[in-house]
Amino acid sequence: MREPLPRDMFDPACPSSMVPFQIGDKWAGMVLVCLADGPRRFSELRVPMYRVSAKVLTETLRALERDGMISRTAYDEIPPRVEYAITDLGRTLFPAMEACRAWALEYLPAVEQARASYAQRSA
Amino acid sequence: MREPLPRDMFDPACPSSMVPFQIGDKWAGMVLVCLADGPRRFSELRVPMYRVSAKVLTETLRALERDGMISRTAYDEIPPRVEYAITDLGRTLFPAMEACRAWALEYLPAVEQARASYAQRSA
DNA sequence: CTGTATCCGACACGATACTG
DNA sequence: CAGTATCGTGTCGGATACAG
Repeated sequence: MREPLPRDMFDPACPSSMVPFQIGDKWAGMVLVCLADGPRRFSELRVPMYRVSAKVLTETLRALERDGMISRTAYDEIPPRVEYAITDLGRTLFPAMEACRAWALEYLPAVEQARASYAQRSA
Repeated sequence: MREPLPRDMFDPACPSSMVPFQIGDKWAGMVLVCLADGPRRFSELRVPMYRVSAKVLTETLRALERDGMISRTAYDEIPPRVEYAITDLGRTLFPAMEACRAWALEYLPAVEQARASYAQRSA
């Protein structure tokens, strides 16, 4: 017997409804990976994430800081130095991220194949 | 000893770089959950996903179909009937989705707390 | 160096009307 | 019923210039 659908996929009582917004951020995962084995400076992060503008990287870092995923430490020096570090809470995301990574590794070829087949059928 | 950062987080050779786009879709996960225990019609899906317009739901379904996550079956009847079903490939996403769900369940309270603390500090 | 301010274009999305 | 077409709006994000 098939269950009826839930009435409301956006029910605030269901924490999963927040998943797309909470851990679905486009660049947050990359930042966390970059911080995995030690604090990094803003300019250090800009290198591997060169496709993201300074503005968006800043916004991403602020959001991660606000949510307790990373910490921001500004040193009173000239020139200024700021270091971002992942928090314990931030590290708790790694298992879920690893699950996503493992999925991509295993099934991306199948997805490519499905896309090719779909393009074929559409043509 | 700390590893140097990767040079390019967007390296196409790394399947993980596709994760934000492949499984980071805002509504795809909800659709798959809705299809978990049987095929559903378009209008059935609209109910729990009432915040998503027909246009966007259609786009989401098309993308999922293109990627081989769901199948679309149109019956030649009047009035028309179309059924969407999850594929075996689509089901392979569930473990990763479950990992995200479990994370949200466990750590969302900590995030809320971090947000409150951040708001406090900013005030 | 680590950002912020401003402008602007592209695109995502909803609302509405319409079709087979 | 299951969409598509069109339009208007809002947000995302890059580029550039500038500040502390």
